[in-house]
Amino acid sequence: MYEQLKLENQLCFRFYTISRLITQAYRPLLSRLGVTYPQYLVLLVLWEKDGQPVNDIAKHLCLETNTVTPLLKRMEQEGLVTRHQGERDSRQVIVCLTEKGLKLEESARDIPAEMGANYACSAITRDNVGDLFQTLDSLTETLKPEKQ
Amino acid sequence: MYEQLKLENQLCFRFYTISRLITQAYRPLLSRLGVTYPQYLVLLVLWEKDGQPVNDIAKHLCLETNTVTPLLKRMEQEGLVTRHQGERDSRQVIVCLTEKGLKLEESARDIPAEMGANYACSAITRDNVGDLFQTLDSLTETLKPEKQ
DNA sequence: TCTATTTATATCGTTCACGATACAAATGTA
DNA sequence: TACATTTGTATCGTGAACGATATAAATAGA
Repeated sequence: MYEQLKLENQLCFRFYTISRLITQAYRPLLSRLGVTYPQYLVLLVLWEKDGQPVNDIAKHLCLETNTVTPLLKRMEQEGLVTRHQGERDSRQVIVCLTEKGLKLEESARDIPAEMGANYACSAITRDNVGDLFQTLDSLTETLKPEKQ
Repeated sequence: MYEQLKLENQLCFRFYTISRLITQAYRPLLSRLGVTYPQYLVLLVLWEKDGQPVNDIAKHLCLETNTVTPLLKRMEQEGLVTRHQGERDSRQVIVCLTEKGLKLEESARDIPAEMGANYACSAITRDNVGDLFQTLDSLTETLKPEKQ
């Protein structure tokens, strides 16, 4: 048994697990909005700037369009967004929030604070969360595939 | 637009993204073994201790058996593991490595080091990776659902 | 012993992720 | 203008994740 192959020595497994546990922690909060976690991320993107093409949304979330397209279709069926052809470039599909999608922002306002309570543990505090953000962001940049 | 709902202020999104990017970075390395990332995690568990029931494997990975069962079936089809009924408790399914599964450990030996090169960025070094482990582990513990 | 409860695993349905591929619109080039 | 290439999105297939539910074996309690 190689030491470096032990689960406890894997950085990857920690991120894998935390990511899933966070999504699980979000589930009860997001059920109030009637959305999944990836759908919530799309809403965050659109609340920040409404009326974006599929590709821009995908880029913000570091996802491919073949993941985002069906996601957006489900959100369209739920009446959260509309999708219409771009005017300047008719290949584009512009995604806009519906009245319902817009209004959900109000309901989502307290979710970050409620999730913050879940993060409340010895190692992550208001003081050092900035450092953690920095570490994670540099890791993200390093891992991002080359965008030529 | 509420400040706390911006994507850049989300801890969750950082973990979500990093987890996916890490899995993507593993893909070319794991293709040499012919396994997916979750399957690789199962191998890590079994290389550490062969012949575990499904439930133990699931617990190590913080997964449910309804995720692990089909995963193991696919690995069985690939000839990496065998699944046989437990002797003490016939409800249990004991998972063992095959000769092929055992031998893969040798091929996997250098994967952690190769992945380490991907992590090589300003913010994560040999000096501070221990601190990061500690932070991530405390977060994991906090997020783990109560196991009564 | 008989029945109720718990435990270990499996099945089903839905939603993601993502590689591979398709296709039409836009752009570049001869 | 004609044709090749690029770009934006969609489709298809596979493998996770996971909630809900099912089922049989084991255990507990009356």
